[in-house]
Amino acid sequence: MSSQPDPNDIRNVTIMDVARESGVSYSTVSRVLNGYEFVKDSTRQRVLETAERLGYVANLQARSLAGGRSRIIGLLVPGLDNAYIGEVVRGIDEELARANYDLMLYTTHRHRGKEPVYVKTIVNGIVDGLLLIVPLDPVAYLKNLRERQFPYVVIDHQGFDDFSPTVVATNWQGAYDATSYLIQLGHRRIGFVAGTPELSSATERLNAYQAALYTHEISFDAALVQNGDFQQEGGYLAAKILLNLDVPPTAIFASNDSSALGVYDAVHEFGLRIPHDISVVGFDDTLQAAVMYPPLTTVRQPLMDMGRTATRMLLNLIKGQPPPNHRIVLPTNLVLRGSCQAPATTSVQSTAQLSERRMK
Amino acid sequence: MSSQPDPNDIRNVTIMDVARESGVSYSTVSRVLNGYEFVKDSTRQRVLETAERLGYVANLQARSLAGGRSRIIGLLVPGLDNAYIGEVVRGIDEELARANYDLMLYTTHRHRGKEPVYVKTIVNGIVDGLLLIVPLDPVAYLKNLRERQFPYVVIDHQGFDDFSPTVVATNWQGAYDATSYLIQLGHRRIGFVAGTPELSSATERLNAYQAALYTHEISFDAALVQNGDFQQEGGYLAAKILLNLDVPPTAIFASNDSSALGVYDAVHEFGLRIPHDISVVGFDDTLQAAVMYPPLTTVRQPLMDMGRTATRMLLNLIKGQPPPNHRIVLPTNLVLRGSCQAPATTSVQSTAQLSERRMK
DNA sequence: GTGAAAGCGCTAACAC
DNA sequence: GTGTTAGCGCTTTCAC
Repeated sequence: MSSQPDPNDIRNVTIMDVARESGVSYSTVSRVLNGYEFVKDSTRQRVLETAERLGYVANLQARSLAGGRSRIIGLLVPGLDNAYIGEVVRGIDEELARANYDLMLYTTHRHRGKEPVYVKTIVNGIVDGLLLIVPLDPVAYLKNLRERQFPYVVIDHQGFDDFSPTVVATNWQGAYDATSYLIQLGHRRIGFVAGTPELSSATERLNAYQAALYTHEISFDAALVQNGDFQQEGGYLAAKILLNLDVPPTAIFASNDSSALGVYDAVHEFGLRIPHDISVVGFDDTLQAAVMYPPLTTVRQPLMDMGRTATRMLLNLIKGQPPPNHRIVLPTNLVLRGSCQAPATTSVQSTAQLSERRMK
Repeated sequence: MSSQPDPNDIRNVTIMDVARESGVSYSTVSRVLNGYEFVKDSTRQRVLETAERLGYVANLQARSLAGGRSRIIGLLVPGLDNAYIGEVVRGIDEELARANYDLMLYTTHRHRGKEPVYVKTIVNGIVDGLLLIVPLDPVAYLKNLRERQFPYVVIDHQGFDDFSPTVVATNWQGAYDATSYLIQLGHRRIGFVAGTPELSSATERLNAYQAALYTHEISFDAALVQNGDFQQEGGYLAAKILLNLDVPPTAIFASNDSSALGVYDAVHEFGLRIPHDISVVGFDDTLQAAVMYPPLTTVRQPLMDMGRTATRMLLNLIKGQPPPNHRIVLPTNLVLRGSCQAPATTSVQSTAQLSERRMK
């Protein structure tokens, strides 16, 4: 009521209070708060000081309503049940914190039809921009966003249009490296657990697998490619088929770490040992990869970095600075751990020696 | 401009547009949209239909500014680098989706001083309520929230005041069960890796460990309790100390799964095998627990359920329905997997293995 | 440089 | 039952 400020009070201190206290009109306060240049320095100081003293905190909804920035960005993810997503989100969160932005999280729960509805709500709402991690069916609504000039960046999906700002990893190269590594170890029959075919990451990895076989003059056997779904269950089922082949593979390349987990399950079910009886490679290098037994050799995606990069891109977009390239590609690299070795037939090592190796 | 509606247009359709189209005043539209009873049914139908047809989506910031509900709740977490948090968040997210609420995510990045600032911003902002997962230092600002009558629920922390709505698991019972289980297997020297002492969950688990020893008439040895930090690294360091004792434990109870991961590391470094040479138990049952090798026997916390329950509580609080109990306690249960067995001394073990244990 | 005033889209009290 | 009106806290012309 009075002009006695209580910095511990959480009650709304508005721009009006600050104006009254510092003896200026509230539009001047607004100017100062928004970093408008042409304000007398002494005035600026006084206002800033008063705001601080009163414990003023901007009301974002009002600011946003009035056409300003909310300093909130939206994030649309398919689900939270995946270490992969978690890593990307960490990167985003970190970068956002640095820029003093807040995060609004939307989960589609893998419900395809929900995506457009969500996007519409988001865009009609408070956020200044939108980040999308592996959207399932973005073509329709992204066009709308673009027409509206609404800032957004897509993470880990590409190929659906030519204009969307995108951050991806070198899926092709990563898968090529992994396959080549297995080949160099001496493997000739390499099983492949594919991912969700609608996602570019999945198809690129498959293509690279085939390319690596081709380069090394290994003939392609369609039976060695089984469909997965980027989840543990799919990897398990695919691996079971592979292991039941008349001539089973000596190595399996799973399209991501979750699938590799399923491959491990199947291998164990068949009473086989990794890497002694069969080698396994994954993709992503999520936290689980190092924890699995044996630790999983996998293609590391710079997930946190992808999140950070996409966030920086988006923040620039919001500031009106379009990125030099619409599409930023980050490098993957192969992380060697204990899940691979030369196939048993070409090896002269004893079982004892081999199992020693696991202890690291 | 004209009254030609384009359902694909993402452009703002306001309550005004709906009012004009359906030939009523816009307050009537507001009434319909807010489920106000006393509107003629035919009017309600017409408005709803028009809104649908125009693709009306409520502007949350305006609604919130005008004093209504934003249907957004805030969530304050210490960090995203933990499977434990992820699980709880999944439960929250699920429940929120059901209730048609959105989520705003705040990460303190374990920065204690940031918590009050965040809370102030949050409360001054758009959210209808606040969920806090293991807050570090909540006493001061929770008092403020309460005085403001701002709805909030605390997850997995208690004991700092007597009025905060809280959801916790039976930490004491869970730890008691786990310790008893090890004792029943025949273990007498059981190491304990403690958690962050400021958190009630950590102290309760330690107390229960001691209580179980007492009940089974096993004398307590302070050297068997080593401090961890609920993280992998802390578990590793603590386990190393335990394994270096003159008479090392035959089993280690880690205060959570992350710590158990560190215990595994240390055990392997000592060239020992789990469970053959030493048994390990964790707490939480995060996704990693089942993936570790050997799969970790651990106390399952109903993490998703805790998230769901807390969310329901909060939603009721927002509706003005205080919960019957301020404090809801969910049961834990022991999940038996492959990381425990009877101690080697009661079985047949070579001297070689025992002496090996002392190295490093 | 700074103040006045018009909304942003909505809710809620108050009329009729 | 439904329309009218006054804000919520802020940004942003437009004056002076």
